[in-house]
Parts: sequence; structure tokens; C-alpha cells
Amino acid sequence: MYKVKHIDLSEKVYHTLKNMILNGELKSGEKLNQEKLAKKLGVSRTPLLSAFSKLEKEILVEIIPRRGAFVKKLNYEEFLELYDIRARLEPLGAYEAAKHATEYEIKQLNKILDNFKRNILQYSSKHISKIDYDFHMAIMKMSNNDLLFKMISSYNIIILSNLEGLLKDPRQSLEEHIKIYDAIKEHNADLADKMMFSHLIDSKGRIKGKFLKGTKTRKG
Amino acid sequence: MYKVKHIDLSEKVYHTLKNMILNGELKSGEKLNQEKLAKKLGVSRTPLLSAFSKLEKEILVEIIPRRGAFVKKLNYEEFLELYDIRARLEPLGAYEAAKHATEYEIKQLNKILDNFKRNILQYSSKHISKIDYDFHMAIMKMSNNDLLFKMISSYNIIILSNLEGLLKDPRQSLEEHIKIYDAIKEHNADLADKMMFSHLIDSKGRIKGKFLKGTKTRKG
DNA sequence: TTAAATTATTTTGTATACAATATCTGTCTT
DNA sequence: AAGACAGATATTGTATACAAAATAATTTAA
Repeated sequence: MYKVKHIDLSEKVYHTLKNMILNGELKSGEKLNQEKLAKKLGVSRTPLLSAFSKLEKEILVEIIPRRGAFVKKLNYEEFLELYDIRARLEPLGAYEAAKHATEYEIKQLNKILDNFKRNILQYSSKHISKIDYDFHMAIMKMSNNDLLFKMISSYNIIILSNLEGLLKDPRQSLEEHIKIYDAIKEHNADLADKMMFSHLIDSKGRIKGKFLKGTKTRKG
Repeated sequence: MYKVKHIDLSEKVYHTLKNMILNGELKSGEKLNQEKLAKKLGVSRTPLLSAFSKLEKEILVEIIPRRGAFVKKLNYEEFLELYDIRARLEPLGAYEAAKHATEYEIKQLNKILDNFKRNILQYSSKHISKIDYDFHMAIMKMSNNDLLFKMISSYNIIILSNLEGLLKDPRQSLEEHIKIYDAIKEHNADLADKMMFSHLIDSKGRIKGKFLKGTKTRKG
């Protein structure tokens, strides 16, 4: 007899809402009416509140007291900020992964890479995005730094970075992934660190260009 | 007539609990009984739940469904993990601060530094800890990277790092702070980055030594 | 007709109620 | 006496109830 893992409603609601926000079902700025959402999800308002609190910490939701909860999406400045953070944290992950990776983990990472190679021809943006996510997350997991993994997961750093339209040319991406993989495979931590950094900083430049085409907003 | 800023109970409860955990009033591993805590704080269990959810995201509380919420404190491995993350994120902050700092901000930072100089004689660990916190947080604020600031605040990265007994010799700390300050003042971003990194990596080494004296636990 | 003021409606924040699960206590069995 | 079981108690998770505040609708005044 297996012990059923208890997942409470508030956790389920949290995941549901998170997905709805990330895939655009709930739109940026949209108000999250408690009554309506609760009815829609078939729960009471209580588990919703806990979910809101969690999502607020992830910067996916903004709560204004006595006004309500709203879907928050990153604007241009925040995107760049996110990329700067990403370009610091993921190289740490790659560095540690290169140090700690087991044979098995390297094999698994290679599988993801193969998957990328195979799917590059089809070029389904969603598919590529998912594989890219898997690759990066696998490395973060391999880093053995659980806090790092939690932080990157919790802030949806990779998903947000790869939102529709922000992916780089998959062929270039693949090339860079291979370099990162090789460095990890050879346990060359410094190189893995470097490769991951340039992989990400390059992306930041691309996004900067992309956004500047559409808007004139500028910060620093 | 000033408009009173509304802060809801759940937010207050969240802050109260956070403080109680960080200053040790609620001890590591301790169970957070909803009924008792609610009574103690003079609120119902409802706002408590939201607070728990927030604190769980900050890794200060661990929620086990149907079992309850428990105070979580970092163990040795997690401390090292935290330091590795810190040593990546804060240099980014220093880098950006050096780039963006206004005259006014630099003056403010200098005041904090002066405060440090004055208090170094008294050497009250709590006092020093607070000033160190102010210095680091001021720089993160100056970075203009709001996400970075939020992340570092939310994970209590600086507070946790400076827990009683983990502070380095204030004279050395001050020296390093001055170097960081100078780099920012001169808008030398790369130098600020570097100085912050060595300031923190050095701390990590110290902590490693400290912990290893007491325990044999080892990870990677 | 427009703007301010007033009333009504909705929505939020918090407390309470209740059912499901977990924990505790004591008894029974071996 | 140690472990297993049953019943009692406590605690959690969720739904609902209710008061306070915000929003919308309506009326009043200029």
C-alpha cells in the first residue's frame, strides 16, 4: 500500500494560477477577483489567499491591500534586470555542476542535448523552449546547490526569459549548449562558468535590441 | 490630511513572525501551532496562513501538509550555498551601483561608512551587524535593479549571513567596505564588482573553517 | 449637463464553523 | 513489559459568515 502524498488545495490552486499566468490565460494587469476565480476553480476563497501570497513573492502577482490582487508581468526594465541576475546565477550553477556532476547526470544531460539536436529541424518554438528549459534546469539541479535551484525555480527565471519571441536562433543556442555541456563533462568548472555567462549575456543583448525597436523607454 | 497607508493583518503577522524567527524567539524546528500563535498574536488563523505561505517562500518556514508549519533554519551546507549565491549577486549590485550612483547616494553611503568607523570602537556585535546590513543594502538599492533588491531582501541573504558569531573582524570588514565605497564613488564598476566579490568570498572561507571545527558533515 | 454628494452594491479582509486527518492516551493482547 | 489497537482529543484545511472598505449607481445641486 502506497502512502498517498497529500497536496493541499492551496498548493494546487497555486500551481494552476501560476500556469495560467505563465501561459497568458490570465493577462498582465488583470484583476484576480476572488469570488469569480474561486468559483471558476471550484474552491473557496481561503486557499486562494495563500496562493496569492505565494505568487506575490514570485512577482507574478501584485497585491494591493483593500484593492485586490493583479497579474503582474515584467516590463522591459525588469526583463533586463532579470537577465543580469540570470547571467550571474546560472554560471554559478554551471560552475558547481562541472565540479559535482556524476557520470549518470552527464549522461542525462547528454540526452537532453540529443533531444535538442533532433528537434531543431522541426523548430516548434514551444518545443525548443521546453528543451532549453530542461537543459538549463538540469544543470542547476546538478549544481547541488538547492537554494540556487529553489531561487531560480521560484522566480521562474528561465521560463520568463524564454517567453514567446525571446528565444535566440536554436542553432546558435545548440552550439552554445554543446560548449557548456563539454565543459561540464570535462569537469572544467571555470570554463563552464564562462560559457554559461556568454551564452546568457549574448541573449540579453538580443533582447535589448528587440525591445528598443518597439519602445523608447530607457532607465539608467 | 494624509492618506493612511493600509497594511493588512496578514502583512503585519508576516513581519512579526519573520522577526521572531530571525531573532531566535521562534527556534529552529519549532512547530508553529496555528491556534496558539493566533491567540498569542491576537488574530485569527486566517491571516496566519497567508503569512506562512510567504515565509515558506523565503525558506524561513517549512509547511508539511496536514502536519503543520515548522521554523526552518539553515544548516551548514545551506549556509555555504547561500554564500555562493551572495558572492554572485552582490557583486552585480556593486557593479550597477558604481554605474548609476548619484552624488546624493554616494554621500549617503559615506555616512553609513562613517557610522561604521565611529562604532568600530564600541564593538557591539549587534550594532556592527546592523551597520554592515545597512551598507550592503544601500548598495543593492543603488544598483537600481529592483528585482535584485527584492530577491536579496526576500531571502534575507545578508541578515542570515551575518548571524551572531559569523561576522568577520570589523576592522577588516571596514577596510574592505572602504575599498568598495571608493570604487563606487569613482564609478569604477568592474573594480566595485571585484571588491565586493573578494569581500564576500573571504567570508565564506572563514565560515567554512568555523563550521568544520564543530562538525564533520561534508557535501560535495 | 456636469460635478458633487449620497446611497446601494460589490469585494475584500478577518473571524468563525465544520469536516477530515493526525496525534495522543489508555487498554488490551501476547 | 512491549507492541498493537481503539477511542478520545487536538489540529489542520477548507468553507462560510460578517464587518469594513472600495467601487458603482443614483440622486441632488450648481
